[in-house]
Amino acid sequence: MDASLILEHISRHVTLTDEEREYFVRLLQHRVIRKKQFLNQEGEVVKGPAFVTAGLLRSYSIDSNGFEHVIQFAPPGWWVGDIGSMVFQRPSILSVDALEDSEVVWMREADVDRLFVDIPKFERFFRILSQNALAAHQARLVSILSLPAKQRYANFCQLYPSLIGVLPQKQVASYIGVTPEFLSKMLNSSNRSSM
Amino acid sequence: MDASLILEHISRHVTLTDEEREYFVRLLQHRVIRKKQFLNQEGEVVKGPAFVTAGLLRSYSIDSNGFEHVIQFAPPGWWVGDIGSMVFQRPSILSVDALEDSEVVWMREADVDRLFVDIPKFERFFRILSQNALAAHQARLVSILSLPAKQRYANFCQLYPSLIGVLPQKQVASYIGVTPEFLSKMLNSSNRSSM
DNA sequence: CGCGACGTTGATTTGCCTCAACGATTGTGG
DNA sequence: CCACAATCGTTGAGGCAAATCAACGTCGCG
Repeated sequence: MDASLILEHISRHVTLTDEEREYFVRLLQHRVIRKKQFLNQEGEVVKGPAFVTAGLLRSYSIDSNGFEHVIQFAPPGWWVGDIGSMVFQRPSILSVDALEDSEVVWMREADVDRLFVDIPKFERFFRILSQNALAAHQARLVSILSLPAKQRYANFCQLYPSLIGVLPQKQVASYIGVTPEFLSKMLNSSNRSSM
Repeated sequence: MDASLILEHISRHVTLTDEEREYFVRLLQHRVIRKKQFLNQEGEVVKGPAFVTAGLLRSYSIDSNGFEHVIQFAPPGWWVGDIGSMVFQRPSILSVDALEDSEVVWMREADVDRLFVDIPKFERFFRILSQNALAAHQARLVSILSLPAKQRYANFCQLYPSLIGVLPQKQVASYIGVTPEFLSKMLNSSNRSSM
């Protein structure tokens, strides 16, 4: 298991000693998730925070008509999962699965609780992490409520520049909240200039 | 200034000593905001976290056509403001104003930073607060992406039961993401049963 | 009283969806 | 290595949910 990515991630916000690093790394669980397999399914209770180290995951909800709505894409370096389920230990309203063969590291909730007490720096780290995520979710809300599909697509391109060629258009459409057919038409009608 | 509401709010998650309480209360700023006046305007940098002690506020964005989109209502006991602006000290994308004569308590960012160092319990409190808010925002995202207007209205009623008679329908419409006209029609057409 | 904000209702328009068909690509098993 | 199914992107015809525009009655308030 390779913990370097998550350690680098953490060190952007707090500075750890070698012992603290060691203590922390020993708590990390590792998991491989093959394409189309689940990290978590709707209805399950999330076991703890998960951090992507390789591949590509997505979290999404399923509406009463069976349609999927992507909440978040998670390339390496991103955290992923249903926060509500994790925080309140209630059944998840989101599913998380892999769009490519992937790997995550994660921690048991009980270990996280102990970690916060033993090394308060991690409490700080997760506070900062949560605030940043909150800011991102707030911005997404504004985007969905205030902008037409075309600009939501532009926002998507800005947020996930590395995923633009990689991701099936279908997934992008689900993320910005339109049908695949509509996204296709949208992209091909604003392109009436090249040949 | 009355700090009892915010102290009660905090004590739900962490336990403070008398000295800590005192230290904390001395950092609190107080502000009265009359109806239609601003706590913050789009473009300003948020000075620090704000907690509503009386009245009713709302945060909202303004789109390119000049239309308002309500992100959150904030009755007493709620925190309010543009988190992105607060965390990153960048210009706000939201405005916050008062729907009724209101009062808030708030803290300067610099004081908050010192508070986290001096009394780590507050770092914990704000971590928990941020995680809860994150869970709420995530649920709202799911609601907007996955549900038709009717169910979004039902969700609103569940989240803000105390505001149902109080709030102008116009504001509710803006919150659930439809026009006032449409909300009016929606409510009056599902009521074809009473006389 | 008169003005402005709000809720309602109707006629019309539109952004996006639905359904259906088709070619291109991928992947999978025989 | 080829045949077949599955998945994906594209395009078109038609439909619907919600927006737009406009008019009107009500109410609270200066």
